[in-house]
Amino acid sequence: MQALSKTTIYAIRALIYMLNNQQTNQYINIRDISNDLDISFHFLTKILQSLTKQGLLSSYRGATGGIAISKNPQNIRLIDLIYILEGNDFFDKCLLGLPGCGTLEPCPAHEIWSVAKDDLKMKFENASILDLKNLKGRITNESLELATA
Amino acid sequence: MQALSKTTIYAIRALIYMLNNQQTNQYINIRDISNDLDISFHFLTKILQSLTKQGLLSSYRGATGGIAISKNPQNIRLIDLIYILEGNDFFDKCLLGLPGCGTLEPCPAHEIWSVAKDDLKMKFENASILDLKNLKGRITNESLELATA
DNA sequence: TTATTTTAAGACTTCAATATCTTAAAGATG
DNA sequence: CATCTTTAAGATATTGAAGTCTTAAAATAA
Repeated sequence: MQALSKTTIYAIRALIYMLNNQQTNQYINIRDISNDLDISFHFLTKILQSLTKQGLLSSYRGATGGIAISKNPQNIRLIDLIYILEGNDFFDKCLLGLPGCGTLEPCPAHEIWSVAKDDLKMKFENASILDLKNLKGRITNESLELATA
Repeated sequence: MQALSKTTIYAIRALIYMLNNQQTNQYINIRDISNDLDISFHFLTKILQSLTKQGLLSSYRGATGGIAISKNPQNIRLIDLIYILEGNDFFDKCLLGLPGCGTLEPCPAHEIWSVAKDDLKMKFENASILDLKNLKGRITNESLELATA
């Protein structure tokens, strides 16, 4: 199940990368991020641009330029990134894709799906990128396993 | 959040439709299903074909032909349709799309996501299309609301 | 100033899911 | 038989996400 778009996935990985590598008041090179995380440079740039426009990052051009996290990473939650990059209706969608599905005109799966969405929403509300950074997991593609999942 | 592909969504809606309309030992016309559910006829036909190959449906050609549910609808669960149409690795995917993400080499979100997936998996294991039929929800696009969600 | 580096932004390309179109095969009907 | 209807199956087209390429703008440094 691919819950998140690559756009959102790349944003999450990049932000954790930045937390791992950011010195005080230091701008981080986007090219470095894209190289280390194996993400298309131009695609990543555009994703980060939208985070800059939203005030989560600050950017600086030129030879010593780059981007930096400008918002308290404890207040950058997964759900914030999802709302910015996937849209505010992310958790409003019907499992069967039916328009107007809700309490008034529910689809057969409405109740099941609503509960599942609420559970997931809560998890995403309670997970900041600082939390994820402190969990110290892998954010690169490198894996010991031969088979991919 | 679009958890399921249109392929799986159409299959679920078509099966519930069939339960709602099926007489004893009667073949149902695919054209009728596609008309009533506003689904592309040829696309739906192919989806139903794969369910026929898997033994969930039986089909019959010719003037009085159609398709019929051949398996006990109580034993056709959402998870069965998902495995058939989305693949057996549906619940194995990493939230961040990383290959080989697992207990050995987890991504930062692995634990959160694993629990969420297990919860959802259980819901889909416990929901048969007969259950969904009995919940009597809406399976068509018709909605009273003007704004769509 | 001139050249270089980096982010910003737009145009274009690729790819897989989805949708459509056409033909074949099986069965019914007259 | 010939004709019609329906599912089966393949080819082609469309669409949006994802990825690539090119140019502009801002800042640094020679």
